[in-house]
Amino acid sequence: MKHAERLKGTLDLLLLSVLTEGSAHGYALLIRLREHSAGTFDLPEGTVYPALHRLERQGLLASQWSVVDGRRRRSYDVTPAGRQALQMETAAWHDFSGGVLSVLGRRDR
Amino acid sequence: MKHAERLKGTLDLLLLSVLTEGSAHGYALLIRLREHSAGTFDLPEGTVYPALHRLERQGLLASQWSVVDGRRRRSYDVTPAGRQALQMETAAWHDFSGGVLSVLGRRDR
DNA sequence: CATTAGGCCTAGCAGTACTATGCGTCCACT
DNA sequence: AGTGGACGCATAGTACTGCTAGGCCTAATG
Repeated sequence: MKHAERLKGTLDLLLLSVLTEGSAHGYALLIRLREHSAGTFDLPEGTVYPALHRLERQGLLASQWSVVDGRRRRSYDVTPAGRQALQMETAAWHDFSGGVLSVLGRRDR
Repeated sequence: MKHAERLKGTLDLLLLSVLTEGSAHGYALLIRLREHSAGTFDLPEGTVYPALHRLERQGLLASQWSVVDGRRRRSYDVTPAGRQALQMETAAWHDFSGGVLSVLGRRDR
């Protein structure tokens, strides 16, 4: 992943955001992210699953097992706390991003 | 620092960018960053100095000691390699940032 | 039968920002 | 004279987090 280090602290936001489009399992999220970002975020599974577990442990997600076509699946949903966290994280991102731009912007002027 | 984890992978870009405005020492950079970002980036010294050492080790910065008002100072300059890295990092940031926005943007529509 | 895609998981590694602390100078105020 | 604060550099240790590499299983496709 090219944005390896940059992703830290933003992955949770991305996952929460993508998951509000509708409950899904880990592998599907990974695909959604890749498509919605036009390939910018092509995350390996070893990144996504631990992140989901972390978010569930924090109470931002809830999961439940199911079996589809003979395969075990774990579906995730965003909890109310998760939605709240998403709002705060989104605001924080805009703040951060704006900060970066205002620093970078000085060079172009 | 509120953006602790988010900063990872972006700090180098910020430092390089701020340093192209003119050579400066570590403490001054820390102040420049705080002012240029309107307080968004209020970095502790323990963050800035190791980062500068890292950048110098990578050949993106060059430093030289001086003494001003009886105080030792280490002034940094961006090397040609540093300027090149800055360009690439800036492009990568825009790519990354664009990716985040296109993922987040889906919720608003 | 072998491969690919779907689907889950974990241990260990690596990178990096922060905390805490230390050292030293200079200046302003009491 | 003494105290505090700003200036200025530095490092050890910690914590967090994403990635690599590997493993396990089923179903569909060549």
